[in-house]
Amino acid sequence: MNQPLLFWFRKDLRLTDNTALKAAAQTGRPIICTYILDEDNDLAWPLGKASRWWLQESLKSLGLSLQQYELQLVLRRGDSVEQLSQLIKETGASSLYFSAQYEPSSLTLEQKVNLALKDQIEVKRFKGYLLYEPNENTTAEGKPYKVFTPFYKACLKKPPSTALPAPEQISAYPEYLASDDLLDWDLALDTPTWAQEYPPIWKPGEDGADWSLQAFIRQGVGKYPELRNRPDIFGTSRLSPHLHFGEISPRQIWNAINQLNNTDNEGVASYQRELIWREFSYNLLINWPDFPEQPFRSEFKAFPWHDDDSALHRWQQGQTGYPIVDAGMRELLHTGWMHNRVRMIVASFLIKDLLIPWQQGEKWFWQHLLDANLASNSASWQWVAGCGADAAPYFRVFNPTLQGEKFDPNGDYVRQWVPELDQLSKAHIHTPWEAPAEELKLAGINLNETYPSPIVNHKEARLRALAAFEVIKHKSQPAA
DNA sequence: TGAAATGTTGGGGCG
DNA sequence: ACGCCCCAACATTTC
Repeated sequence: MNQPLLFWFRKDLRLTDNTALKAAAQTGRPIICTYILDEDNDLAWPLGKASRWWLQESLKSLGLSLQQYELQLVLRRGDSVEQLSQLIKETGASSLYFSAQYEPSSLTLEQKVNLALKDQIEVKRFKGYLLYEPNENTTAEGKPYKVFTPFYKACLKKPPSTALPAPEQISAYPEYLASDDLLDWDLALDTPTWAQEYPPIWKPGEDGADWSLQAFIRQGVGKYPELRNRPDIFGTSRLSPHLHFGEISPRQIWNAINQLNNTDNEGVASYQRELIWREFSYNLLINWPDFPEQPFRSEFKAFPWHDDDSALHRWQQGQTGYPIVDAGMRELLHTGWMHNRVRMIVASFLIKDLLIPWQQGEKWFWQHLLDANLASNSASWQWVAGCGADAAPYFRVFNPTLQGEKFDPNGDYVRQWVPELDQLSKAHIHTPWEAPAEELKLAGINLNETYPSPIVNHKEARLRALAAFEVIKHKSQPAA
């Protein structure tokens, strides 16, 4: 029983705490590592442009890490079942090991793979992408949770187990196998302006993930509850893209911060709560597979949206005339990331001030976020829109001026991303349209020329949003 | 993990 | 000394 074992990398692009890989290594059998680019598997949500760049870099990094074990990362492209079958044929592998994924299309694919191969070889699926398996936490009636807090409490009763070290050794399959050239996949082709700006900011791969985690810990997790709302300060972990691609596991993060000093306790609990939000989002996606497309609260299907391509375009490009909104949208364009507080502000603006369907924002984020994740992205957009599970009430309308003054008090974040406002004083950095003509002149700002005046009047827009909500308010109850 | 409208309280100016 | 008004400052409610 020393037949080769095929290891199928997916969103588990790491060696440490990779349960599936550890199990594969422990068999002592020769391992073939593969990654398959299967672009037709999810036609509804193909990899976004930013994600494609990250994937390319992460695969580069993984390939290098595997070289330490003298393992080849075999890159293949096409239908997953076909490519796996082909590799089995080429190598005589008698087992297939992989980490489970939880997007609806991934679950379907796993079933297809299992069905196609299980009579021929051993097919083993391992946990690791989530802290808890779907449906591991249910209400007393055995139904999926629709409210975060009880879900969170149920999770806390079962703390995650400790993380696994990377395998000490892995036996490599001795022969060189045909492999695509990573650059031929053209994963970074659609990233004209962005890709050049990413590298100094981001380091995709397992080492980069660990570096981000250590930086977050060094900076003091105790400060997280306060600083996480400040886009002008480096106060969040920036682990999201790493976590999305499985360069680090949620269990590694959970345990690494769990061992910190008492002074960090509050921050640790606060960050772990965010990890549980990720679990909650997957809980929603798995149990309601149309969550990315359809409002969870069905009465929102009748919401009187205003489709407005011109306004959508101005929002996308960061030209709304509200500095905090524009700063966020431009940070996204330049870095593939946006601070979470600002994500809420720009989302509220699109949905409530412009009355544009949340799905439009969701799609833009999907293309431009390096951490684009189907579960988190859709759950977050529905949360802001007020149509999700346990969502913010619709009438919670963010005032972009007040949010800016509260969370970017000196305007540093705005100045970084909206440089044309750089010379404006702290008093008017979030309200350029109210600045005295003299100050605007000195700052070199010509409203509507160098920077737009507000696309809507927030006060009026807020009332319009509340009126629109009245239309559906009494329609029906949340989805079953 | 809101904001605005509305309500209440209490200090100070002033007749 | 007292009542009255004004209006911050804070609290509650409403959307």
